Amino acid sequence: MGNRFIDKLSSFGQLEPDDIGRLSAATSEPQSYTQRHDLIREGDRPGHVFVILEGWACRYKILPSGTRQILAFLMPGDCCDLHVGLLEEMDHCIQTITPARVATISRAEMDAMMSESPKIAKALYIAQLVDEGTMRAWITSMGRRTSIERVAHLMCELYLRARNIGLATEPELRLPLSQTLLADSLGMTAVHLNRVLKELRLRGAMTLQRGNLLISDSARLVQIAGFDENYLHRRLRPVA
Amino acid sequence: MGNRFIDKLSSFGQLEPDDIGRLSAATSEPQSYTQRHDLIREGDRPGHVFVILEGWACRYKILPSGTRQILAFLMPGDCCDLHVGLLEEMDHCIQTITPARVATISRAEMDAMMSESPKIAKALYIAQLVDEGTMRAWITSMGRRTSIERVAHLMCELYLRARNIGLATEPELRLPLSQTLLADSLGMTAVHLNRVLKELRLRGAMTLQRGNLLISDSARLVQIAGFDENYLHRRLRPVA
DNA sequence: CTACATTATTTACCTAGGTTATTCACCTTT
DNA sequence: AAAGGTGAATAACCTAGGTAAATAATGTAG
Repeated sequence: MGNRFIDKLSSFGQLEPDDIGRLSAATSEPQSYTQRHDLIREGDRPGHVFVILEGWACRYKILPSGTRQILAFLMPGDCCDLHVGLLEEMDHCIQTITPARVATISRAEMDAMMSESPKIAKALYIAQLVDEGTMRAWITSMGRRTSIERVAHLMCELYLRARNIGLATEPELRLPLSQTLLADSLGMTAVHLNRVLKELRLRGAMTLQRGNLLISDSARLVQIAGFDENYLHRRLRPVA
Repeated sequence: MGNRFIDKLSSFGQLEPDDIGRLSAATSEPQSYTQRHDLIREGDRPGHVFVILEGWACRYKILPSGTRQILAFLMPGDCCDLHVGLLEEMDHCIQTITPARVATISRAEMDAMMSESPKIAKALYIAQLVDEGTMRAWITSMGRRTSIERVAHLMCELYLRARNIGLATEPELRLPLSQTLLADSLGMTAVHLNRVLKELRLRGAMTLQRGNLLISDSARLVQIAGFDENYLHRRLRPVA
């Protein structure tokens, strides 16, 4: 079984064999967690950087009223902020969605890797810029897209991200996200998400059922979403 | 006149005199821009890091339908992503809101400063983490707060950020943001923002008029917003 | 297989906030 | 001081999406 973290970083720029060894060593002892396990909570003092090797997780916040907002979905290969260790407290929580294998990298190890290998550093920084671009895309969706556009946009994003790390080859993808979870990420209610999913099904764009996303007409889905993949930054500068 | 960039970074951790010299030199030749000037546009190849020394700016995206979503407000002392230079294309635009003085720092200069001074590097990384925390707070607002909570939350944020860099000492702040601009940042219409501002005025929490924000009852405003300033990360770890 | 729990679906109803349009209050510029 | 421009305020009306509740489908533990 491969290492999705290395796959993902490689996709941002060719790594040296040495780099791959370093990354491989740093993630060689992942922990296994059950689903719905908080890896870290708001208010906790951040220690290590988490790297998701298998399974899905999310960042989220709970509001005073008790409602939840999902801030990001983390899929295999994703990691959290490189420099969290500089903060005194987390300002949000990170929780597994499915059973997951998660490696932790200490701040010292992280710093060492990044100063010893410019290529690893560069790939990690690009990954971070993509995460930021994704947050901006989410803000844009929440602020200015209708619910159907928003749902379509998220599905485009998740599908492409998954395909970029080799998780999906077919126009189909295992998406272990309940409608409640999706609704909490899209700033809408589960009831309304259900209505929107039905509409997308009726329009022949996509189907989401039993944890499977099937994109039946990608052009239509992209068109509904007004999706522009530029924020995922897959094309790189030819030379550093 | 001081250098807000240095002030802001200092607030994240004591800098050496040398560091201050370096930062001062790097921002010694700012350019002046008129209001509503695009510093960089979506699709452009990013070159330098922008540092706002005076005036206000914003990040934004334009959707296919022509509507705009503001993604962040930049006030004096703020800068854009440290590593943008790694990307081939910008995924959003940055525009001045008021006349502004803006310094640019080349990628090489940035790298040199950060490798020569760990304290500068640390402060910059914290600043970046705060920016990310802010984006997450915006996602949360858009997704799960009502319009009045959302407006109150933004006002709390802008006021605190301004106070943190010494822009506001009174419970009053110069806020050169039109209602249209604010509405575009809050994901609502200018008409509805106007209604909400009236409501906040009637409830005695705050008044926004002629570009002046007056917080008449901060406890009430914070309570309406459900505001928790933790994401601005002002308290730091005692020792590095 | 049965009981229980979770998730998905659908309906009926309601409200927060969008839309469109008009008037007012300012600044500038001439 | 008149004319034009921009931002603010308000009103009348409407719709996207929330709320509540009931039911159906799936999954899971014993």
